[in-house]
Order: sequence, then structure tokens, then C-alpha cells
Amino acid sequence: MEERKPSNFIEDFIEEDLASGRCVAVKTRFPPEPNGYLHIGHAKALCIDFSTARKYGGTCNLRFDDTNPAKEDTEFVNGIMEDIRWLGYDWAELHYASDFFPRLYEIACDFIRKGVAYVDDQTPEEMRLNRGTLTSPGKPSPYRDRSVEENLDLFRRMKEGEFPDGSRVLRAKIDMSSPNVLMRDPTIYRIKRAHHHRTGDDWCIYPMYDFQHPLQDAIEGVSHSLCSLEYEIHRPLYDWVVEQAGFEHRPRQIEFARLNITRTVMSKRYLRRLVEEGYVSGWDDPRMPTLVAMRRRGYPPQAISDFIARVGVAKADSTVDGALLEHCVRESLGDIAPRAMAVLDPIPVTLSNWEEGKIDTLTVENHPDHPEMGTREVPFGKHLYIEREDFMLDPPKKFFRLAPGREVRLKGAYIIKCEDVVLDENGNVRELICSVDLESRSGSAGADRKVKGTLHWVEAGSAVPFEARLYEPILTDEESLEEELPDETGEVEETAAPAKDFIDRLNPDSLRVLPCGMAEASLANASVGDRFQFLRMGYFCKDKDSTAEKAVFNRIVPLKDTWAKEAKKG
RNA sequence: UGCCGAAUGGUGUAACGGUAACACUAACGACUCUGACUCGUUCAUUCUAGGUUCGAAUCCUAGUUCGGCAGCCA
Repeated sequence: MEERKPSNFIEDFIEEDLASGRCVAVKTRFPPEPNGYLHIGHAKALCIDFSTARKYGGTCNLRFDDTNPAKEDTEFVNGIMEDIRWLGYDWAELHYASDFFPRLYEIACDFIRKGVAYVDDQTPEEMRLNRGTLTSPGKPSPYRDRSVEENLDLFRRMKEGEFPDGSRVLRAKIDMSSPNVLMRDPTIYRIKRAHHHRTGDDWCIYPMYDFQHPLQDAIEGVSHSLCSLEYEIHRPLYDWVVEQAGFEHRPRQIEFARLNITRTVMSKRYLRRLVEEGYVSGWDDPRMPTLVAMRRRGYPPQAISDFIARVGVAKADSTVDGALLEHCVRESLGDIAPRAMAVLDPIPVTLSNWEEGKIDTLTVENHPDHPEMGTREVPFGKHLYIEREDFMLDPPKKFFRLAPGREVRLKGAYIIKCEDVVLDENGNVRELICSVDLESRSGSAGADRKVKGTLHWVEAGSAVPFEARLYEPILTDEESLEEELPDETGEVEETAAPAKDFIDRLNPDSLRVLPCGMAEASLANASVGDRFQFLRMGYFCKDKDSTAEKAVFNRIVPLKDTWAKEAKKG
């Protein structure tokens, strides 16, 4: 049998549990709340949950923690299921916390009977005050010692809808002076009249996360409950709840650091704001870190799982460089995306010594490393387009593209020489007049002459117009810049300017639209979702906004560009 | 001032007492009909100070720094 080595601390624990017999079969769960779309941060948790189970021959459930009807919706449960499948995972069992409301209610009653839960009539404000502070103990509620009968009655009446929202809660009776504030009689049920997307108006009381989650894990028979670091402090409560409920089988909660990516918003709250306040076009705006957005933008799912695998799992907070994700996307696309030529920002080129109306049909490979991907035919004629940035009137020394009097090869076609430049009244380049070296046709006997640069191009008469949408990270680098400027005294005054709203950190250039692109004729047949490498410009994916008149292509990710860096240096 | 947790290159992970590895980034070079890809080369005395040991990133002690916790959110 193949040796199975643990590759992170979670698997160390699992090995330990397997060896000690504490756990017989590995069972995990992915427990999203359906209150938004999944983002790449969820993808990390998801990949860990599913792949860990898979590695140990176990199973992983999908469970919707739908215990807060105010924020949840069916739209999100469907979206979440779609995203998980897109990433290539499938769940063993599908559960909704809401399916277990009756059972959870019974367990809560058991807690009351055991004397470990009570109904509290304090106002939220009173509860807050009596909870104490981080450094001082809390005070017991005056209702803490109600009789079992009274508690049972009150709790039943809470459920029956006799009391207004917020008037009472059910609390676990633990320890009001615990150094862990979460253990100071946490609320486990609240009254909330809101329409639930699955149970409708059947219930007006809903269990809290700290009660529902551990019990649900135990009920499902989860062996390892993997979650992010912020729940670490909940673990004693988690264990307490499971123990009080008398489950023989005790799930083990293990926490890991969540994913952060540079210049990326990764909080559902903020993502929601971006959508609701119109900073982006929706949850699937290609600038969003949501999985729907990444899918629309053209990220292959395997690039995401590969990225997650490379990021690793640890307990230390960290921020991964977005360049790693881009690298994973390029790597997976490099091999599978067919090549094509498209000019994003065209300059017309007229070939002075090419006969008007004459078309030469060239055959070009669809992938330089994969001949089996075949070839396609590309027309070449007197009128062409090249990329505006591939021409300079007065080029610096290291620029080896087109300039007055210079030669370049047009990819798969001929070598041309810039003979004349037509400027408009503002001095902008309107058109280039070039001569062709008729002997230099790719593949012909005279084609081995070398020139410094090779450009992509498109034949004007057959070109397909399109709109290119180019993306950058949604946040500027500002945050790090701010951090580099600490006050001389080192003191951060409380009167200092409040932390910048993240809205102020939004990158104004996160979306750049180039509406006048021209693509080679073969792109006319592309379908929405098709991905290509536009030679020298990056990987692109046809967007759903495309119309019959004009295609829209999202740039998934640019190619690496050492010239751009060179040019920037000045 | 309480409790819980974490500190390894620019970034993220690895090394499970035996002499710091892998990936990304960056820089330089080779190759190139994509300035891509590919291929080379370069970039760390493991937060600090003590201690244990033949030997410490790993163990111990004391600090330092960072993160989380006082919802009727999850």
C-alpha cells in the first residue's frame, strides 16, 4: 500500500486519532452559511475539507448553517452548490441545519432539564453589562436560577411565539467568571421573527451557531471539524455542548489560518458592500474574488485547487502574494488554451507594395507545443492592424518593435518595414505605411532572416471587432504604503485620523475597457466561456456580455512582460 | 490589566534533535517567428536573550511582536 504521509498539522492530528482509535473513519464537512457567494477564501476551507477526507478514504458532507433567516437566501444555496461542483468536488450527504430545528429544540429542552440552560429576561444591554469585561468577571443574571419547570415553560412559550423578538433568550449555564468570555453563559437560542428560506414561518426561535454547529457535527458523525482560527476560542464551548448533549462520538475541532491575498478584499461583509453599493456589477463581476466571478473571468477550476494546495495550511496568519494565483492560472492555461491573434488597441497599417484586394491565406499553429491541437488559416492582406503599443516614433534603445525605418516580423506572416507614419492634427499616430519583404513569408525558403521583434497582427477586412476588459487587483497598494509611514514618536494617537474606509482603497484602474479591439477572423466562432491565449497579450475568455455585433473578452491574466518592466524603469 | 493562539528569506509553506528544503516573486544570463514558454545563476546564521545537548528552527526559561475574543452574526 502506498505510504500516506501527513502533509500538514491537521493531518498529523488525524493520524494521531486514527492510531489511537479515537477515530475510525475520517468524516469532514463544509458548512457555509448561505448568505453570499463563495469566495476564494472559502475555496481554501472547502479544498481542505474535501481533500482531507478524500486522502484518508473518508467522506465530506455539505451542510448549510442556515440558522439566521435574516441574511440567508436560496439564491446563495444554489450558487454555493454550483461552485463546489465547479471546483470538482461532490459531497457525501447534503444537510441543512434547518432540517434539524426540531431535534435541536429537543436537545435544548434536555439542557434545561439537566439544569445547564435557562431562559434569561435581561435586555441585551443588561446582558452585555453583566457579561463583565475581558479582564473582569461577569455577574450572574437574576434569572439564572429559575426552576427547570419554569424554564421549560418559558422556552416552550418562546417557541410558541408568545414573546416579542429580543425579549428573552435561552442561555447555557456555564461560568460567568470564566476567563474565556464565550463561556460566560452564551446565548444558545434567540427569538427572531423572520421568514426562513426553507422553514418559512414555522419557527420564531433560532439556535445560535455555538449551539447548533457542534451538535450538528455530532449528529452527522463528523470526525474532524475543520475551521478557521477565529473559532479557536470557541473550542471549549464546542466541546462543552457536545459533552452536555451526551454524544458518544465526539468530533474534534481543528483550526487553521484563513486565506488572505494581497490587494484583495476577502470579507463577505465588504464584498456585499461592493455589490450593494454598485462598485462592481454583481457577485460575478470578474474583479470579485468570488468563485462565480473567477469562473466568469475564465480561471480554470484546477488553477484554484492548485493554488490552494501550494498555499499550504498552517496556524499562523499570513497574506499570500496574488502573483501566486496568477501563476497558477497561467500555468494551467498555458498548456490548454489555443493561441489566437487579437489587437486590443489597433493602429492601421497599410502595405505599400502589396496588391489591393490580394489575400494570402496563412496556416498557423494553434499551440506551439501541441501540434495535435492543429492549425488554422489566417488571412493576410494589404490592410492590417497592429497593437498601438508596438510602435514608437522615437524608441528607446531596448525597444525592438516597430519604429520609423525599422523592421519586424508579423507572426506567422511576413517581415515588414515602417516606411512612413501618418499623424493626425494632434500628433498622434493615425496610420503606418510599411513595405513587405515578399521573400520572408513564414515557412518559405527565404524566411530565415532574423529581425529583432515579432508582432501579432490582424487583417483588417476580415477582423472581428470586440471589446477587451482588462483587470487589476481591486485594492490599491495603499495599505502597505501607510504602514511604512509610522509616526516618529511611535505613538498612535487615538485622535489620529480614523482608519481609511476600504472604499477609499479601491483601485480606480481595476477595470480598463478597450472597446475597439480587432480579432482574427477565426474568433468569430468562439462561444461564451471559450478561452484563448491572445498572442503576447494574455489569456482571454469570451464573456456573457457579448452580443452578435460585438464580442466581449475578459483578460483572465496577462502574460509575463519583461519589456513592460524595462519600459517602466525609463 | 484577562484568556486563547502564532512567530523560518520579499511572500507562502517544509524540515518532527543531525547541520535550513520547495514554490512564487525579484535580478541577471541562455534560448525564442509570443520580450511568453523553457533552461541556468543569485537572494535566510529560523523574533530576542539566556539555558540543556557532541549537536537546537526543533527541547526549557524569560522577554518582544503580531492576531483573535466582551452579537440575541456565522
